[in-house]
Amino acid sequence: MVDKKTKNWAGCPIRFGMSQFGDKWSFLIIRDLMFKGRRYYNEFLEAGEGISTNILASRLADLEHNGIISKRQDTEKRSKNIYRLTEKGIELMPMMLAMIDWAEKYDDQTEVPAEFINKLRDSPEKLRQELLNQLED
Amino acid sequence: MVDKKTKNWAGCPIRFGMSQFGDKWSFLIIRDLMFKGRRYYNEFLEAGEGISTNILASRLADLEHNGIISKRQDTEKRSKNIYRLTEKGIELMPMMLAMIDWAEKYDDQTEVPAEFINKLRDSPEKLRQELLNQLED
DNA sequence: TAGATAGCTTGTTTTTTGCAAGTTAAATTA
DNA sequence: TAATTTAACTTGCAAAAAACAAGCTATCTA
Repeated sequence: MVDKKTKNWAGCPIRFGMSQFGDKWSFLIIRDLMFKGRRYYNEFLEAGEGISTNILASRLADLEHNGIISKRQDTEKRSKNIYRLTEKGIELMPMMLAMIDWAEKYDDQTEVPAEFINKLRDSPEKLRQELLNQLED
Repeated sequence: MVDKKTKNWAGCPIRFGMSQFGDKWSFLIIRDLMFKGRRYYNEFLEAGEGISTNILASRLADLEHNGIISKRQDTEKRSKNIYRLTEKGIELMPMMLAMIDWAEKYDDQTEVPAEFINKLRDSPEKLRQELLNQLED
C-alpha cells in the first residue's frame, strides 16, 4: 500500500504517481501485465520475484481501486481471475519505456534484448503500437 | 532503502530501476533536484512532504551510492552540502516527464501549470533543454 | 467424490518507518 | 573569544508494514 493517510498526495504529479502505483511491487505487476503477458494471480506469484501472497493481493486491490488494472472472472475457468491494464494503466507505457531505456544504459547485466532497445530508440511509435496490439483482448 | 538483500535485482530494467531509485521518497528527492531547484538537506526536509530526518539521510546516501546524485561541500558555507543530479540522474528526466504527463491527465487536482504541460506535449525537446539549462552549475 | 488448483486470508515474526531527542562541526553573534 | 545558532546528521524507541507460513473456500479434474 502506498500511503493512504498522508494528506493530499494529489496536486504534485510525482506525489500523485507515487500514491497510485509508487512501490516496487506495483511496478513489477504493471511490468508483468504490460510486457510479459502475465494476467493471473498465480503468474504474478510465480514470476520469481518473491512477492508474498498477502502483499500481491493487497497491491492488486490497490491498483484496481486506483483504476490502473481491472479484474474479471475468467469465462472458461471460473476459478481464475483475469487481471488486465485499463486505459489508465496502459498510458503508463511511455513512463515504463523511459525507465527501460534508462536502465539499459546503466545496468551492465541488462537482459533487455538488443532488438527491443533498438526499436525503442529508432522507432518508438512503432514499438508502442506493437506492444499495444499485444494488450488487446 | 530499496532492498539490498534480495538477490539479483539487475537484469530486468524495471527491477533494476526499483533497486536504484524505487521508493516514493527517492522519487520526491529526484523531483526536488530536477524541477524545484532544491539542493540542500534542509530544503528537502522543508519541502513539506513530511520526510523524517533519518529516512532523508538514508535515501540521500542510497542515491549517492547508486551514482544518481552527488554530494559536495558548499564552497561558500562549508557547513552545508550541495546535492545535485549526476548525468545518470539527469537522464531520468524522460521518465519523470512521462510520469508528469500521465499524472496531469488523471489527477483532477493537478498543480502542473498549463504552460508546462503544453510545452511538454508540443515541444518536449525544447522543454527538456530548458530544464537541463537550469540544472547546470 | 476425492484430490488438485486458484486465489486469497489469517496469524506471527522480522524489517522498515516515523517521531523525538541528541550529537558534531562550522558559522555567526555578543 | 565565548556563546549561540545553523546545518546535517545519528540514535533510540514505538508503530506500521512486509515477509513467512499456514489455513481456508470455491471451482475444476480424474
